[in-house]
Formats: sequence, C-alpha cells, structure tokens
Amino acid sequence: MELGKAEEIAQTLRARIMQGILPEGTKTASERDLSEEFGASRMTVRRAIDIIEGEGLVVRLPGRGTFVARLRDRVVVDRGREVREAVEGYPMPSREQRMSDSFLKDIECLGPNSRVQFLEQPSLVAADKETAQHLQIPIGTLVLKRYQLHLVDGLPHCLIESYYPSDLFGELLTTDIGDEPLFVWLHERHHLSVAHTQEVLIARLATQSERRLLRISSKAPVVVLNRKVWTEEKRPVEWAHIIAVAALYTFTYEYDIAKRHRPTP
Amino acid sequence: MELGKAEEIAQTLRARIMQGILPEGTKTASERDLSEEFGASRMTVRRAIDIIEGEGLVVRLPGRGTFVARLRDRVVVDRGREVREAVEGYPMPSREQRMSDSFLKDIECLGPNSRVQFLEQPSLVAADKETAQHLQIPIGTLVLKRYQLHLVDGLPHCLIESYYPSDLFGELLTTDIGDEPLFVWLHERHHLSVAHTQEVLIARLATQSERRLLRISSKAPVVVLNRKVWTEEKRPVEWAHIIAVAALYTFTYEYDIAKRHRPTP
DNA sequence: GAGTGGTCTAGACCACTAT
DNA sequence: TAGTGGTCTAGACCACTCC
Repeated sequence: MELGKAEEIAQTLRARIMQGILPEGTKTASERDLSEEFGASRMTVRRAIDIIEGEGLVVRLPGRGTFVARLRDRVVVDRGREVREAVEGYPMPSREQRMSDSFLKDIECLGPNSRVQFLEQPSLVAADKETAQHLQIPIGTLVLKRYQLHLVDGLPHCLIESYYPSDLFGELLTTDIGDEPLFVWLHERHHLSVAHTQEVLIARLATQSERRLLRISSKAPVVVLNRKVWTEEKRPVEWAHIIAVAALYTFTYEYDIAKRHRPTP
Repeated sequence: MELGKAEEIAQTLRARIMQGILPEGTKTASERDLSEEFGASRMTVRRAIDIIEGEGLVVRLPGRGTFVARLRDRVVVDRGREVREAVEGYPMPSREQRMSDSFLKDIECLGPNSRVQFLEQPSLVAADKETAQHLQIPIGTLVLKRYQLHLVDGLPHCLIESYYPSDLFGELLTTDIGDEPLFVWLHERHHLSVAHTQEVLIARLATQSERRLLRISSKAPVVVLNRKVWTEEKRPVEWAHIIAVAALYTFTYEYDIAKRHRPTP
C-alpha cells in the first residue's frame, strides 16, 4: 500500500516507542532533528507527530519538547459495573490502569498524583436555556457553577463545567467539602441518593480555548461527555459538560440487553 | 483572546454554516479561492477546514470539493434504553436524528438510504490471540469473520470487523439472511438470546487505511468501539471492532447507579 | 483539460522554556 | 541565549473528478 511520507515517519516513531527504543517519559528528538534524519521538511515531521499524538503515544509541551506518553496514564472510565456485579460469571475487564471503579469515585475522583484546579471560583449563575432545561428549572434560576481542570502528574486530563441546583448545593459556596465526593456529601447532607444517569458522548477536535487549557495540539481529538444525573426521586441534580483529552481516556460501558429479540416493526 | 489565523477563518466559516449562508449539502468555495479571500496561504485555509471538518461541519471529497455536512445525518447510538424504560418518569432524549433505537437494530441496523458493503467475503479464519480470548475459545479455532463498510447516502460512516463462533454462525457462509439482524437470526435458529454486552470506546485520529476506506482527511477523529456480546448462558457470541467517523456519531448511554453511596475505602 | 483536495518543501517569525 | 514547539507563507506536484 502507498503510504505518505508523514505516515511513514509516524510508523517509524510508533515502532521506536512500541519496541521500547524510546521509553516512557523520554524526550524525543526535536522536530528539526527528525526532519534532518528523515530527509523531510519540518511540516511533514509535524504531521507525523500529529498522527502519533492523536493516538496518545506522545505529548507535546511547547517550549520544552515532545515526550513519550506514559501509557499507564490512560484513565479507564468504567461504567455499568453495577450491572456486571449483579450478573456473575462475566469476566472482569483488566483492572490495571484503572483510576475509577465506581460511579461515585468516578471521572471526578482524585487518583494518585492527580489534582483539581478550579478555573473559576464556584459561583451562582443564572441558568441559561440549556442548563435550565436539563435541570428542569425556569430559565434564569440561580444554579451553582463549577469549572474545573483535572490534572494527573501535572498533565491536564479533562475540563469539567458543571451545574447544580442551588437550593441543594448553594452552601458549597461557603463550605469546603475537601475530597469528599459531591454525591456522598449530597446523601449525608440532604439524604438524597443519586440513582440514574445519562451520558452523551461525542468525539471531535479540540477548540482553541480547550487546547490552551488542556495543553494539546490543534489536531488532538477530545471526547465531549455531557452528563446528567438524577436522584431516586427523579430530580436532576447535575448537568455537566466534560471535555476529556481523547488520548488519555478509555470509556467502558457494560449493560444488560433487554429481553426483546425483535426490532420494533 | 488571541486567535490564530486558521482559527479565525474556521470561525468565519463556522458562522456562515450556522447562519445558513452556506446551507447543508452546499459546496463551499475551494481552498484556493478561500486563501485568496482571507489573504492567507492555502495551508492555513486547510488547517481552518481541518478544524471544522473535525467538528463535523463539512465533508471533504477529494477531486470534487468540500461540502457542508448534513447535520441530521449524525447517527445517534442509544444504549441502555432498556434501563430507562424500566424507570418511568425520566425524560426521553430527543428522538429526532435517531437511526437506531434498540440494541438489535443497533449500530448495525440499516436506516433509510444506508447500505452495507462487504470489504471481504465472510469467511472462516483462525482466531488470533485477542479474538480467541474474547470469544473464550482456543487460539486457532475457526471463527466466522465479517468485514463491512457501512454507508449512509453513499457516505462511509463506519467500518465493522466482527468475529463469531463458527459452530453457531458458520452456516452464514452459505446462507444469506438479508436484512435480518444477526441476533434475531441467532434466536430463531439456535434459540440463544443475547443478554449482555460490554463496549470499550476510544477516540483517536484515523489511520491511513481507515482514512482511505472512510474517505476522511488525516485530521478527522474516529471512535473505536470494541464490542463484546454474551448470551443469557454467558457465552460470548460476538467480538467486534467498530471504527466510526467521530463527526457522524453521537453515543448515548443511560443507566442506573448502584445503591452504594460511598467509595470503597 | 480545468478544477479539486492531498501532500510536500524550505524557508520564516513567534512565544515559551531552560540554563 | 539557545532550543523548542506553534504558526504561517508561497510556492510545487500528484491523483482524482467532472465536463
């Protein structure tokens, strides 16, 4: 098969990383050096690195260099385990690399070496049309807004913009719950249990502002995950917009299939 | 905020599409014309189009031109509806744009104007290590392999490479079940019901071969969905590797949260 | 044959990081 | 100050589609 020059270079670099010639965390040769080595222009080398960056093999840090990604850092978001646990006999997916293994710890959990940076101070804002609709409240109602950047080992992993009904969560403006998961706090404080969630996933290229915050290049894809959480009483208590660096995440969904064996006519 | 020139051009094009100045299906100005209009080099215009292509706003057809994507063509893969149906009172996600609304119709279903192209004739192949592990059979066991390209309105949407135990599905080598869903056939023929599934999603840039088959550019992301399906008897009956053009898909997952309100210590 | 997107070149300047 | 990645330029040739 005919390969472009950039694709050829990408394959060579890929092989070097896979074979351990370039170990995890290593700084690769600079783009200028690589263009000399491969007899290609720098733009072509950049396209090659774009490709393997999109695959999550390397991370680019402006001003510093390009580094081989630590594969173990890919976060496994594991959903529907409750279902699996209820149905014995199905093999469990590999546990290594797992950062979160319960909904409550979740994508928002703090793993080792990870931390959360608030991009804005949590505040009360008027719900726009979309937020109001999802939280089932009138437009303009005050809601608690949080805007966070999650980092692992200092590397940005995801952006979370989330909205909560202020009557339940408003006191978080003045109260610090530390590392306690939000929904654990909700149960202890208001005796409300989260019971149901809907997640809508889309993958696309990052926008300029997302790229700046997540420190990724212009060709790196992100996964946009819009999450809605309801309590047992069917009250929406969270509407979150999560932007995750695609190369750093794996999403696992596991669920039972309805006993309905024919498509509806 | 400081925007690059490419990002600026992307925003302008985005606005033209959103405001209907460039309606769905319209052919946009050529890259050369746009570079003249914006006073930018063609490479910069290409990067701008890369961006909005990654967002799914336009589709590039080599030799023909760049066309405004028909947004309604984004396929909504809707999972976990069984759960929602069992829990009354939760609002249903919007139905418009929905192509598949049941697992059995699923990502493999044929919507209007869609068709499946077999890239290889279905055949019996020896299971490699990965396939054998997932189907819980010895390495080298013969399995039925299917390799398909799914198109909607002539536009490639996804690639599906799937493996099935040959004792159950082997006769499909010589039997054509037409449009009947595979698992409906399985139930009618062998009285086996699919009961459980696991899906692992990753988003990344497409490889060269994927790009060729799916006719997308080198910066367009894809969603890789590895799916495993079990019967009620906990027997794996499918191991599938699905490559979907990210810009053409939305994945919706909806499920109940276990009644466990504390993270494990 | 004219027009299109796909790829590549050989430079250039910038902002940032490290020393 | 030297090195890095980020961006941009003004060309070039190719394969493909359409007329």
